[in-house]
Amino acid sequence: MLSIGELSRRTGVKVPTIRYYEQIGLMPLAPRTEGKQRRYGVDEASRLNFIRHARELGFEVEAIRELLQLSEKPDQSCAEADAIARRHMAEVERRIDQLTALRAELQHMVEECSHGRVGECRVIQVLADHSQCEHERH
Amino acid sequence: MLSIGELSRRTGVKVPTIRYYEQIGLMPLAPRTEGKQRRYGVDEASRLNFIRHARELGFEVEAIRELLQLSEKPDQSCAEADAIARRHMAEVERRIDQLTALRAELQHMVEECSHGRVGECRVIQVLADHSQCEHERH
DNA sequence: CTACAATCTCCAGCGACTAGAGGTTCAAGC
DNA sequence: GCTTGAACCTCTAGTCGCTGGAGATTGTAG
Repeated sequence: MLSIGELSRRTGVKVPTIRYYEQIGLMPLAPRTEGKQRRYGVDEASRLNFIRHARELGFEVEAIRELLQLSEKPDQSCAEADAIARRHMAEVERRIDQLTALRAELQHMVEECSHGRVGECRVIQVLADHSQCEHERH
Repeated sequence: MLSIGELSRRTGVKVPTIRYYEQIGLMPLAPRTEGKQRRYGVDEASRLNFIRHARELGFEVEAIRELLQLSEKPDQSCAEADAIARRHMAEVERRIDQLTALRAELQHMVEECSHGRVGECRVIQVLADHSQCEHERH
């Protein structure tokens, strides 16, 4: 049986985060010692690894909740898991596109700055006036 | 003089957000009518446009606070404004790189899914075991 | 048996808003 | 002048996914 600290070390998830996951029901209520300290088994370590990995991949907690539920029903069709992953991927792509447009705008702004005084600074000017931007959308 | 609603329409910033900006000191405390309603002039509209545009470009409120202060001292060197913009751009690039790695991993995951049952689903399997990922870092 | 690291619970805070409750004011139409 | 109702006011709480602190208790090594 693992203490919360050991579980934390094994999974790379911080102790308060593990407690938080228990609180929001992402991790099951761990059994306690007589002194009310949490103890964990191997299944909990796996589950926490799953959660951590999904979080690293940017899945939201609600999506992870669904994915965990699905993973407990191995006989069901995996269409839903697939849909969740694809939906998330679309969102990631959307964010990449937005950030890329944004980067272009920032680059443009910074390159035009002649390193003089604030009064002529393109950075400040462009911020003050959107119409000086390359692209309408960002 | 503009009411908060008119200012909102002109700048595209929502009414509660304008009040929030006043609260955190990003917008000055607007003068009030006898009935305690806010009234704004042209300068405030410009300032709010500046803020909105900077937010659209992803600058944090603290950075915007600094940029606004700088924009009020037109004789000063714009090195600091430049530095803020470059710092932000570096951060945006970092996020793009991270999301791109993430997308690759998701793509890999989703493409390998054979649309069968959850038990053999690659999406679930990969989430459960990080070592099945293409790249160590994401 | 003592020391002290680790754990416990509970609460507050982050960033940047957003939403709602419950009350007041402004402006237009009659 | 009066009524209506949209717009405004303040205040509080909620969002997401944690993170940190206070103050008390427990587990374990020497």
